[in-house]
Amino acid sequence: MRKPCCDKQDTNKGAWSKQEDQKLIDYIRIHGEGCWRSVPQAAGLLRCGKSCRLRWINYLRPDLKRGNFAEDEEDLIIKLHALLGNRWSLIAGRLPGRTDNEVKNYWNSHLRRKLIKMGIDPSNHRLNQKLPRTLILSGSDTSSGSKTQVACQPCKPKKSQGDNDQVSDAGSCLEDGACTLPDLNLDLAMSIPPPSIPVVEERQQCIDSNITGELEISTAPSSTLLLFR
DNA sequence: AAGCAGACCAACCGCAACATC
DNA sequence: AGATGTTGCGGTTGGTCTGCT
Repeated sequence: MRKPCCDKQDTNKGAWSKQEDQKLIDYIRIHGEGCWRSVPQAAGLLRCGKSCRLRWINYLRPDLKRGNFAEDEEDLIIKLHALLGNRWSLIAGRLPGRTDNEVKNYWNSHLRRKLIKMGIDPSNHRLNQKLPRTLILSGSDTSSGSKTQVACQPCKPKKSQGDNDQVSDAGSCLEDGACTLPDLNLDLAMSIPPPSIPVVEERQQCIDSNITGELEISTAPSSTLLLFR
């Protein structure tokens, strides 16, 4: 029987105090990320490694953007969700400074409702009946630049992170007879990742590269475009 | 001002993938 | 090859905030 990730009796739970945050920040500043299991003890924290990792990734990391989502970020989330389903980490990976948790929360609290209001089923990005077949998604107003016409079955989230997942998921969208492919125009504009690509990012790119069966990732001077093939 | 409901968000939990022995 | 340990992900929960009555 596997041991639990931490001895629950000896660990704090709930909200983090400022002192705890500072300890974690100080520790990671000196030792860097990695080996989360040993972090709590080494940093003098009564937390489990998992909790430390989450706190760092979702809240303490210096490169986090925080604050409201911009309209183009909203657009991007909607587009990526239509494409990838609830793969929050993948989606967040395309939004610099945003975390999967943040994206997930934002989706659940804002975007889902927004889509519903627009007559779109957020679970599959299909238009509900009685509405025009092609609807332009462009944030809260129709004047914003990017446009998406999504009428495709979303990719059902899968637990497995297997290399073929993304391909099969995206592919399932494409292969779904109900999809109206001609309507697809996913011009997903992204910002280029920072010059020094962290390990996680690097791994993400490996994953992304597996999608290229269906998607082409091209880089323009100021943006990266994901295009359906 | 008090009570309530809904929205928001940080954090936890369980599971699966991956790594190591 | 199988068991065990670690990490990462997505779903969910629960506390806090905010607006309304």
